[in-house]
Amino acid sequence: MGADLRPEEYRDLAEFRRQIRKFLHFSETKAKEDGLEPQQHQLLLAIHGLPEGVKPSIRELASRMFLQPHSALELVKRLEQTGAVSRSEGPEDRREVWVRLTPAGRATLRKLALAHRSELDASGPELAKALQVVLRQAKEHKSNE
Amino acid sequence: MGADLRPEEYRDLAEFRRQIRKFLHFSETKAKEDGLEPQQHQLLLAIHGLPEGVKPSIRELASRMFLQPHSALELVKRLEQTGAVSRSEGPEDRREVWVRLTPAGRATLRKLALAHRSELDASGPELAKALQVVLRQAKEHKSNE
DNA sequence: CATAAATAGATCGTGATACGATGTATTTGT
DNA sequence: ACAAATACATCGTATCACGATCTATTTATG
Repeated sequence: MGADLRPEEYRDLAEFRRQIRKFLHFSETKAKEDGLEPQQHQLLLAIHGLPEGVKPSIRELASRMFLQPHSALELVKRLEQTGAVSRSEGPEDRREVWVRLTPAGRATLRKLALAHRSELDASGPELAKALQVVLRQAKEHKSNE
Repeated sequence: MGADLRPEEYRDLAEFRRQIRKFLHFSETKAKEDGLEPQQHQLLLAIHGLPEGVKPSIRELASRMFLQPHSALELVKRLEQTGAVSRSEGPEDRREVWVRLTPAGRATLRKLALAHRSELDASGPELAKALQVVLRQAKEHKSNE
């Protein structure tokens, strides 16, 4: 089974999750201020930040966001309704749908990306620190097995 | 306004978010395997990982999870129904409700904490790397302002 | 010390999200 | 040709988070 964790380890894990939540809370708030739901913002970033040569199909996007395809599809549907993305038939496989950002979608994403970059400059080190602490523990524990 | 980000910067931001999502996806899956909804797991960790001397009231927990009090309340209600936490009157202020883990709640949290520690040992470095990359960018950009 | 204001929690209704189950169109394999 | 696989779409359901509003308790003030 493995021994219980020390109280300090629970506190460090909690602090790590708190730092993640803090960052996500910032991100969600900013997205909503710009008329995007949090996951819709994530999908825009996933599309625009796709590695070269990866096709922007629903399935590919779903996989990169760790979602089921129909969940990604619903996000795309809402983003299309608000004009942030457009859909087009896959150029080689007509079953596929490729999703692209509209100029409006790019403008919103750019604004959010700038805000996130400056938030990361301000609060990222704290998150990195919390991660280092739990990583050190995880490693120590592993070597004691 | 600020200049647009380079394509590479969008890719690095996307990769960072992808690493976070990957970790959260692991966490959510594990929690559900043990009969907990993801946020219910987070609340258990927030309670058990509270710094010394901080009281486990609904408001305090909500604040630490960046939630409105009534959102935290609903999580507590569901956790109480499944027997993972218990509520008691605040010992000094009877308006308060203090939330504690039951032995069953502690057992589940412990199991999850162990799983998370080993996941962090395996995948944490990748997350840390992605964070380092965006932090470097954020810093560079700041110095160019 | 009576009572208004502030505080802590509880309740109700709503919208976004994510899923499983299932259906339709297109492509692939034999 | 046509069965199987693949990609997207639709439908119903549960969690989660919120705003608005209510009750109980504590605190501050005249």
